[in-house]
Amino acid sequence: MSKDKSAKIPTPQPVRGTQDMLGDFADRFAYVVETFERVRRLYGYKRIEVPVIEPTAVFARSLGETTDVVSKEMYSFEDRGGESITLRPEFTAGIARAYISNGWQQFAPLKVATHGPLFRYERPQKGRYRQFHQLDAEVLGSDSPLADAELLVFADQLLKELGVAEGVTLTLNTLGDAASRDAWRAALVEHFMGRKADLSEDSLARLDKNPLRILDSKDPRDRPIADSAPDIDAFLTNEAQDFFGAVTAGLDAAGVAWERNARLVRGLDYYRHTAFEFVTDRLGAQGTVLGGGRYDGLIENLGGPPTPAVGWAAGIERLAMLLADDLIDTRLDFVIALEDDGRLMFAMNALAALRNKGFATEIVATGSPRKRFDKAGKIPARALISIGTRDGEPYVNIRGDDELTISGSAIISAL
RNA sequence: GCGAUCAUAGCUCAGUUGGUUAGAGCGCCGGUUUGUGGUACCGGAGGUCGCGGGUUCGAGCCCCGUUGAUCGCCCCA
Repeated sequence: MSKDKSAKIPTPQPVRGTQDMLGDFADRFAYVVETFERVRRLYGYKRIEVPVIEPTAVFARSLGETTDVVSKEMYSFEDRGGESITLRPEFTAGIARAYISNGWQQFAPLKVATHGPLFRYERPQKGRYRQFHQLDAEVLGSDSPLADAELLVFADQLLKELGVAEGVTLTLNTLGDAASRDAWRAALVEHFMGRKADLSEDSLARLDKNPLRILDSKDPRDRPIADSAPDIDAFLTNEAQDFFGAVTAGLDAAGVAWERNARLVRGLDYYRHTAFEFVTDRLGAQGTVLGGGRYDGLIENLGGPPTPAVGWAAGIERLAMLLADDLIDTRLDFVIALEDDGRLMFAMNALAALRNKGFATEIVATGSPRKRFDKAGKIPARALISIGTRDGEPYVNIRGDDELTISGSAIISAL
């Protein structure tokens, strides 16, 4: 060890937009995942694992022509063989690729769920990171509106069981089938062209690239124009109308509250019919907690057979931030304060016995013996055991939760 | 890619119109209580004030640059 400060080794900085978690937030994170794993079983969704890395084509092809996303917001690199690899920015495309690769058509309709890290090369802000984590649920190979409805009921129950449903609203829209969508899009472009002079600069650019996006613009100049734009309803084919009606009927039957948001859109062309977001105003600019929709065109885009599918994803960090403060009890059962090092072996024996009986137990046996009781008292635990010597005799004292005090005494006196 | 705000001890922050040896709380380490006791008292360690230039007799404070963070815009699969 050198004390020469000039020889100090510089500490590498974490990659921008990544995070380290310890304690409270890590516990919340795990709680979200555990709850998801429990609830997805209730709905019969199979656990699925797909790679974190995929050939870039998996995402580039699924995302189509949306240049910004592909060119600027993916983590891509060349491997040693010269192949372009991308860190997955979403689950859906990888799962769709796996569905084709493994011939999972034989299992259709296939209900799957997964969770894990995703990567997007974006500017970090509240609830938005470069490495982030999502829960994901998909139904592949079903064209039934019941699949959409079930997925939404699943999502609704998950949010309720997490205790975050308060202040979170399910907003729902339909993008219709291909024919409905094309007709609506044409009408929107015509509407916006007529008001071109009043649109914001951003929306003028959207008019070329992605006119549907003008509908959810945040710019106050765009709002009156967006609000007066035609809804898709007048352009829906009978089939599309029936489909949406069946989804909402399914939600009503299951008692799931929802709101129509005729301004909710998706940028990518493979989206059909149902589009939805669970939104909150508690997360700053990143208000979407869980979102998804039907993507009947995606698997075909990847070279697979025409396959209807629907799914959603939810940000684990965002859900973790919404959890109530006192939701998770991370207290130990016991904490032992060893106040006399002469009793160390006895204390270790007691520690092992308590742990073997299934009690979460920690020991404080370092530092000034006189301070160990105070130190132990600061560790969150339901009962405190002090072990020491009094009048030359060993003594053990347990205080705290009544039941634990009794079972703890029994275990220790049996030693 | 754009904008705003910020950067002082391990953590959370003070630091007055630029003026001697840069402070507090928490945490850490040690001591005190001859105690059945839980946030007490005393002491200690720990800081090139993000980094690099500049202005000045003198800069934590002012100016420029740079790096990073936060929040927002764009984008949002």
